[in-house]
Amino acid sequence: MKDDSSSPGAHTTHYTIRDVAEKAGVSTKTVSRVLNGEAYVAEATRVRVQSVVREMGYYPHTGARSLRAHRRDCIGVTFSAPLSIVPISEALLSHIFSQLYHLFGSKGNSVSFDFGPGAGNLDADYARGLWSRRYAGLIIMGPLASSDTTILRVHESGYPYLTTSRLGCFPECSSAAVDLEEAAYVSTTCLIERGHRRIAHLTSFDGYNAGDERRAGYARALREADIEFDERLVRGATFEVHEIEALVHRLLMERGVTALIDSSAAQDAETIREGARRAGRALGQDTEVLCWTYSDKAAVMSEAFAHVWIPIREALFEGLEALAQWYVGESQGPVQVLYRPTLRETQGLEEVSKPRAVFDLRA
Amino acid sequence: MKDDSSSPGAHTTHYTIRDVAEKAGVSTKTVSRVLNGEAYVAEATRVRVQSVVREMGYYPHTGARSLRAHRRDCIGVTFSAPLSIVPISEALLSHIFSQLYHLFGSKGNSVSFDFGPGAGNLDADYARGLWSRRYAGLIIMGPLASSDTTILRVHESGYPYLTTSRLGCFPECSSAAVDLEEAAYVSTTCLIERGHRRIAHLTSFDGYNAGDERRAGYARALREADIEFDERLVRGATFEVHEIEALVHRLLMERGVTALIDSSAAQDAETIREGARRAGRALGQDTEVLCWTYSDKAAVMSEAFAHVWIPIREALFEGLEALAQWYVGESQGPVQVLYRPTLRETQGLEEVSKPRAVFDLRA
DNA sequence: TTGAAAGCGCTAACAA
DNA sequence: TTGTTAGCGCTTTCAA
Repeated sequence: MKDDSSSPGAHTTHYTIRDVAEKAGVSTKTVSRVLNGEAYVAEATRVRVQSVVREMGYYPHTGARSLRAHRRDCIGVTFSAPLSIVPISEALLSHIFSQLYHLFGSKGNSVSFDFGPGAGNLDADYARGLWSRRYAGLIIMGPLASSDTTILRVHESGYPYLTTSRLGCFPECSSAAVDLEEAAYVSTTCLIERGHRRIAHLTSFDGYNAGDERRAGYARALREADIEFDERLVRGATFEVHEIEALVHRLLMERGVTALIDSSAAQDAETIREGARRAGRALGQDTEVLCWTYSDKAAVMSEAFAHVWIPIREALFEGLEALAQWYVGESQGPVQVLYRPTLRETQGLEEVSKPRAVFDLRA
Repeated sequence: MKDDSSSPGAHTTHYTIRDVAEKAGVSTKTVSRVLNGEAYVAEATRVRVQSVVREMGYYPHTGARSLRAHRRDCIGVTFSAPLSIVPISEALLSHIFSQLYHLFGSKGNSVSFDFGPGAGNLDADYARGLWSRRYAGLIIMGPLASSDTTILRVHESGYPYLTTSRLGCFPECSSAAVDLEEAAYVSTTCLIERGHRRIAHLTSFDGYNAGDERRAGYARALREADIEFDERLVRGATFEVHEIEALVHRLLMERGVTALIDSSAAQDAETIREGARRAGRALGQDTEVLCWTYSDKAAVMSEAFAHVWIPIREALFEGLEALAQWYVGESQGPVQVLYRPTLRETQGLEEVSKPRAVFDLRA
């Protein structure tokens, strides 16, 4: 971007270790020793060098240091799926951010976001920050594609890393996740026990592990109850409002559907209501609904007789703490945090409004 | 942190440009040409090299590249004051984050946060990410200390940068800010016109330019009205709830205070109410209040007869856009965005609750 | 306790 | 159109 000699920073503001060495009357190696807090430097020398460093406002070139010494102090955050399908709410972002600050930032590490792959540049490897030796560790947000293999390379690289979902075929993966297969199983079983046989599943993350788990748990519950699996009752949605509404509408128009599981992650009561209304259904009366929620003690929709709480935030926080320990060498990876979902009656819970997704916000 | 030979990434996962060159049967320079999209590469060569690069999952070493070519693709965000006094609400963070994503992240740049200086490591230079050649541009959040000189060095370095406040003695500074001197002037004048002579000012950011401006505008309004300036009526608060309450309490106990300006940036109605209650005052009746607010059309407290809207978010967004243009070379710096405050009657405005400060959040 | 020399991975300058 | 050489700023290795 900037690469001619008149580029920013090509001026007097940039010093090298040699400038410091000359001014302090020592060799560059001695300055290096002082900067890195190594032993075998005379106290007088150390003090003199330090004062020169401070006086000049000298800071070592990160790139040169990383090149030579393999030392890095930056933790990366990337996104393993397009941001349009990574549902990060305003509240979740704040909490993650605050946590990153407390765990890494306040210890002097910088926290760097690489949106490249998630930004739609899909042939970019989400772990490229590791391969380009930018980061000393990586947090991978979002669902992993069912066919993902990059995570294996990340795992084998030895860098501390954390994903927010498991990959079915690779359980050793360092992850902080919620058991979504069980969540789907619990959801479905619960409805079966209430006598439903035709249960529609409004799901999400098709093509990703998070979607596979949803389908698998649903299918397992049906199988155990000897109910035939009907592919048409399982529909994956993106987060487009109109799409969800249309899907709900069509699902409820299918012959014989008496119950609906919403695991779409949009947490949007209005579109489901509207879809049901258009289908001539009365939610909570002729149609029972069970929604997934990401907040404890908050209902996505009051008509739902029950909710399944997916404690993804809680899992993530525990995972981040474990990652921070791994990062500083206080423990060894991989992180293995797996939370269980919780089934709750909706009764008495306050209905929350649809969370705002951060990457949809416009200035 | 990791620097021995068994460190992460010291394994088979890391390739150099020579590995690519050998595999493609060309020189490293040719690979370099392909990677950088330079001209004068035979189409066949380009295709072959690209396929080798993709196949190996090779990404160039950021540090080496930055060292040799002065090319960087990372924009830094730092904090010029301790985070405890930088009032970033959950909502503001989301918006900034989203904006950073749209302006920088989605174009392939990474966005890196350096909390070091704001994290309490106060002898660290907040612009160190520039001096250590980590960033190609810098966003400096928070108020600048009245005595700050670092900003001059940043300015002279030629890097694109943006501050969120002006420094009185350095108006050329690239900034996106709101005229707080005028805000204080307008606030005070408004109360003077309603007949008040003893106006207390609950202010903030003592020792920072944002605090200086508040005081200056207040003093100017008094001067023009020939009202004597009483130092005891101006009190700076941090964001400690109990401190604000105590300050309000003491201010109102002062002889003859009939009006209060709250420019404390905490946007906290409750503590002001409690302070007033303890002082035996009835806000809106025997004591008139004017609050600063950072949201258009939202009242900090309903007892206030008026609010002054400080459109810092709006200014910041325009500033970030201008910075992005400067960053890609579509325009030249410095950014000069200065918004004016707006006086509004509180009547009819909905009272909002105190915003949650991001860096106070705990997991 | 200090310093000299070499080289990390890449690209600018120059040569072929 | 491609390759060779040198060197960015730092730290490792080794010698003094």
